[in-house]
Amino acid sequence: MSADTAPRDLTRNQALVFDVLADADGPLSAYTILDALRDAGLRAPLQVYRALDKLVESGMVHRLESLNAFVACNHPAGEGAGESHGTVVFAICEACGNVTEFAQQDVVKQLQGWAQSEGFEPHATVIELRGLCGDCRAG
Amino acid sequence: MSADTAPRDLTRNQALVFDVLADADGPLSAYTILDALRDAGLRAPLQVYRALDKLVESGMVHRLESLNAFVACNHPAGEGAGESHGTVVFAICEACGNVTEFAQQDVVKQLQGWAQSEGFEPHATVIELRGLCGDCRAG
DNA sequence: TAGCGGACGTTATGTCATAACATTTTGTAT
DNA sequence: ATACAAAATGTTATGACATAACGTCCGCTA
Repeated sequence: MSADTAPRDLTRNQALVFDVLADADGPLSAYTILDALRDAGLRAPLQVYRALDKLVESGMVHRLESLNAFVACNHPAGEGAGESHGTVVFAICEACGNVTEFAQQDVVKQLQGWAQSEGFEPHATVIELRGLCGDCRAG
Repeated sequence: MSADTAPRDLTRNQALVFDVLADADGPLSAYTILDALRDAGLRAPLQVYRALDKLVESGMVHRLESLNAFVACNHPAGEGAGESHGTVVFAICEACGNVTEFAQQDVVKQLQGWAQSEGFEPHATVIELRGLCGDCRAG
């Protein structure tokens, strides 16, 4: 039972990109990441996009479709090592930019139910809430 | 109880853009719409984007975030006239490009439940399934 | 050690979206 | 009718996101 999309060993560029995302306190665009890595020697968008492709593929990074931006994966994951997450939900604060990642198994089940009843075969599912986080509503 | 985001009377550009989308059999990018309207006199992306803004605002058109494209609204809506739809789900076939729009009230409720428990105030919700539609799986 | 596959580097280009400004149209209150 | 405000329009330029196409380098293994 080898890990198909496991965290694999990162290449130099992948590690650089991941570290930038992991240190950030919110989603970053590919070009913002690139700017952060000029000093490390990166010159072209493709260098970042290629790293992002692999990181997204392995589940270490998520792409936020409604933002055209990327975040390091930070799902509640206290569980075991091997099993990676499936579909998750993102709540994106439009004021502070914070992104909360969480699972909603019931939601996923509902959508899978619809898909099955329609003969639709899902390859990827995007669920993103845009709004105000609790902190920003209070502050 | 006047309609706040009612179908309003469309301006010339809005009508042109909407007609293109309504005639299309799948999502279109703003630039594809523009190309289709060159003969009608449209010259610049903004003319299309401004029309799209209004159409999306009024609910006649939806933006597909994972595609950066737009579709005419076509939800099952057999119900009454006034009440427009809330959050809907899109199933996008990656083979034929067809988009199915449907409501999943339970899903919306689940997400609202999470939001309430977290103090998150949602302004917009994106739910998009990418995959293969029944027809394409069969064919 | 030859060859293969994956990552890398670079240039150029394609695609999606908006800023800023001037002008025209439309609705409305006088 | 007329003047005003608000909305829509037209145009140029620019910004932001993403990939095509090419060649090179490196590590693996047959």
